[in-house]
Amino acid sequence: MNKDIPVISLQRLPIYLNYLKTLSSDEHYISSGFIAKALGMGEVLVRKDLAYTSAVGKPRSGYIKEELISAIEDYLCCNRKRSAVIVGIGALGRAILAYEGFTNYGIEIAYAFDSDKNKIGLEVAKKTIWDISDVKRKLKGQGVELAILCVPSSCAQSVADLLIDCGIRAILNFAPVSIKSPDSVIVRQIDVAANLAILSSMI
Amino acid sequence: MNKDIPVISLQRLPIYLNYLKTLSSDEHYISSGFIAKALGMGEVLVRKDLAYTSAVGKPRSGYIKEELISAIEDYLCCNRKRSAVIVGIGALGRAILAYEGFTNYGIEIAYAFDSDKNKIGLEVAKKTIWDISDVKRKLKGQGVELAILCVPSSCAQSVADLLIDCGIRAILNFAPVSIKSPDSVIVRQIDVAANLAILSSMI
DNA sequence: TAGATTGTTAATCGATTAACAATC
DNA sequence: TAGATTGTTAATCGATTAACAATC
Repeated sequence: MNKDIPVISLQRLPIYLNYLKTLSSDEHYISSGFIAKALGMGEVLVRKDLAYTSAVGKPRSGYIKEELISAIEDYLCCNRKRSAVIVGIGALGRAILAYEGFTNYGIEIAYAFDSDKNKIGLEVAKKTIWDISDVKRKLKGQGVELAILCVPSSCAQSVADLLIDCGIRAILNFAPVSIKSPDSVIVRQIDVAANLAILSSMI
Repeated sequence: MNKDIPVISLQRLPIYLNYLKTLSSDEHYISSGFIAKALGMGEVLVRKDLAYTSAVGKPRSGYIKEELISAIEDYLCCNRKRSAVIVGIGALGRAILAYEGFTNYGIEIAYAFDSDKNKIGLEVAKKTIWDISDVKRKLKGQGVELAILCVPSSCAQSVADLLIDCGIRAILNFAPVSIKSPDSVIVRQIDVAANLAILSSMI
């Protein structure tokens, strides 16, 4: 949808948003320089990033904070309700199911799936765990396009293929394995262990 | 430590490593072109990245797979044992404590901390949960430099400050808030909800 | 030898930063 | 008005890709 913005700028928008939301409610205006300083960035970079959202600032005073928040939220479609599924309800899947931060972005986890017969039917964070073999039936016509993959590496690709076949168009993959997908499907990977190892290498 | 390598190349090393480990053990040689194709990258990029690890390939045949794996592991110090602490044993902290993927990189979670009196003393994944107010005493002289932060946003900064005061030099922060730190301390953030929102924006 | 692949140098591409006019 | 800040254009910087000699 947002094809005009570089992914790297897109990735910074939630950072701005999080920061802006932490500001005291009696701060009416905020300048790019102020944001930049708080986040350790260049101020032109901040202005350029914000310009993608079509936020408009006022010379001399800056941006109206609430307007800026709304501009970023609109750009990220936070007000358009979207549904995600999560597959693999191990410890990580459970944690993500219970996490409430998705609602800030208008995303709701609609279904949880697993293949373990002992888990199917259980409720976690008020969501029933369904059998992954029912995924096609469950998702049919629901317009669910997002998936979170918390399955072991060994089955990540096959589950991803299944999800893509069910109409999923974007996958957040926590398994430390590269997922192959058609060009029409986007995959992002979060490899927690690799992130820590990278940090350690940078010390 | 690895100051010569661009962070973006460093971030790709675990991707290569994960991929190489999935290959059948009777594949003795592997070429950059083959890796590139499998991961959807350019082959010169792969060679450049691998060159940072001082891996050496052979014209005509490619890299010896096991040598390449070792070169990347050495570069990432996977054989040097390092310890991390985790603070905040909610659902996410629990999942990370139970996660075994850190051992691939030679990292062990040595201590778990929380501030909730009801959790202190409990065992999760064979690790005792300690009181965060004991962190300084516990870490003294232990040489622990890595921390994983799974606390609520509201206290992420103060806990980070405390950890830095205890000698922590790198923090993996899961709270959706930017952490301020001195230049000598590196912070990486993983914002799960933001990642999903970004994906959704890219569809 | 011929051909495939590496490693390196040069060219390109894209992102960040610097400079500055516009404006409130 | 003077000064602070935006938004834009040009310059710089860094990463990726292309070209190609070296080599096994």
